[in-house]
Amino acid sequence: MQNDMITVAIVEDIREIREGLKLLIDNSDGFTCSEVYVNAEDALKGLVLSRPDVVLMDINLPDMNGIEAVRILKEKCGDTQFIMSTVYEDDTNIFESLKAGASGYLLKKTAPANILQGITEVVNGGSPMSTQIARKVIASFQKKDSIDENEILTPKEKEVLKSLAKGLRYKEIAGELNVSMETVRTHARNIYEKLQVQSRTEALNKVYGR
Amino acid sequence: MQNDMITVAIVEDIREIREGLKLLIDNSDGFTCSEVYVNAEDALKGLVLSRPDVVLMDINLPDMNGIEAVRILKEKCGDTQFIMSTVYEDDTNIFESLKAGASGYLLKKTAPANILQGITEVVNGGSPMSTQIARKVIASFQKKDSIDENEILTPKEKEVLKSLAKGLRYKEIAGELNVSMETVRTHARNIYEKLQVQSRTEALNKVYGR
DNA sequence: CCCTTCATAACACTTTTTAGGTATTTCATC
DNA sequence: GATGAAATACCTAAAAAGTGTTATGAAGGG
Repeated sequence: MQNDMITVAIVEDIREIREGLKLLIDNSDGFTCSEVYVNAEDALKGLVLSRPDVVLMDINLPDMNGIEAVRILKEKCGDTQFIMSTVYEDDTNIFESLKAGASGYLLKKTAPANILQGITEVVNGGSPMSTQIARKVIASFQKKDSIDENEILTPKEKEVLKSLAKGLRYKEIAGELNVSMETVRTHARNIYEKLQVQSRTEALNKVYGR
Repeated sequence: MQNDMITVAIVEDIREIREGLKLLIDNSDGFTCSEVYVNAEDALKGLVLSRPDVVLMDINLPDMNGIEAVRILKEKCGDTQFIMSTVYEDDTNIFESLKAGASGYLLKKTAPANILQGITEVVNGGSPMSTQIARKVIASFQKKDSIDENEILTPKEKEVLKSLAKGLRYKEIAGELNVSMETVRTHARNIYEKLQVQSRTEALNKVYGR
């Protein structure tokens, strides 16, 4: 278990948030903010040496995507836990972050007490996340034959798949995406072929699990 | 946090399992088995007074369903955590248990170390459960318009719905359930009517959420 | 400039699904 | 014993989905 203070690093480009977090952490028992970074580049250099317990990493950084930063850092600092910091609960980004190696995420609007709790949870091997995200994670990490849609489907195909998931008919999807129904059918067909399935439901099961 | 020992009560009618659990718990650091019950009636009487930290409750008890017992006890002993004990991973029962107030469940075949871990998790506010069940729970508690299938669909309709969810065709479902395809179609039609939808995917979205 | 991928679209054809109407049997309940 | 819910099953028909094939223009990499 952690013997003493939990050392936390912050990577955040917005000053108010950055300083607010540092203040919160430094003034809380058992926590200390060891360092702050305003961009990914500096963070990459500094964090490989400092190795804090936890890094609060903003997803939207000016120079580099926070997700990429985590992917790189997690390779080099295996013991450091990464918590993504984000404004809104963007499924895709959060999910990608977790795949990149983050252990959880916190919304920037999260109450101070809950931020500390989230950090503690991560240190204790937990993963603070909403049940929405948990669902995606569960589906992805535990499901035998769930597939990572992002790596085999083209952007348009993913759009079509989303509409298919809603239960819309080809005609309705065509209207929604402003293409002809034939195009929708072609996309659907290509999706099915890539996923090696023969129906909408099978495709959804493969991609979203169940 | 819990200051000392975690007190665990056991409600289980099968002697070998009951005694095995007691032995395990009493011989583990930080755990103590405060009491054992062989049926629900005795448990109801005893537990309201003893208030252990955790109750391991068998789902299949001779006199009363363990789920009902939890429903009643959770009212009176709000702080006590209930973990359902079950032989096989029966979605419906486990789900009902969680609705009744249980915090998690453990399979009887679970390895001793994992049983202790599960108990610890529950005490720490966690919910030991497979990702399968977690998904149902999440869907049920978080989803806007998900419908409680159990209260409007007949048993056979629920079976058919499950098969529809797998992406099977009517013909395949007919084979699986040993009825004619026409029967499957009738069931599907009735399901759709009850759920007020017009397609398989819509039905699945309503019931299982997404 | 060629090659590949992607988005778009069309045509023909088959299979599956959905919709509506009926009917029989069983089983529990009143 | 009537009533009603549930499971079973058949018929017809239309709508939707899935399969095979082909084609064109745009974008990007080599």
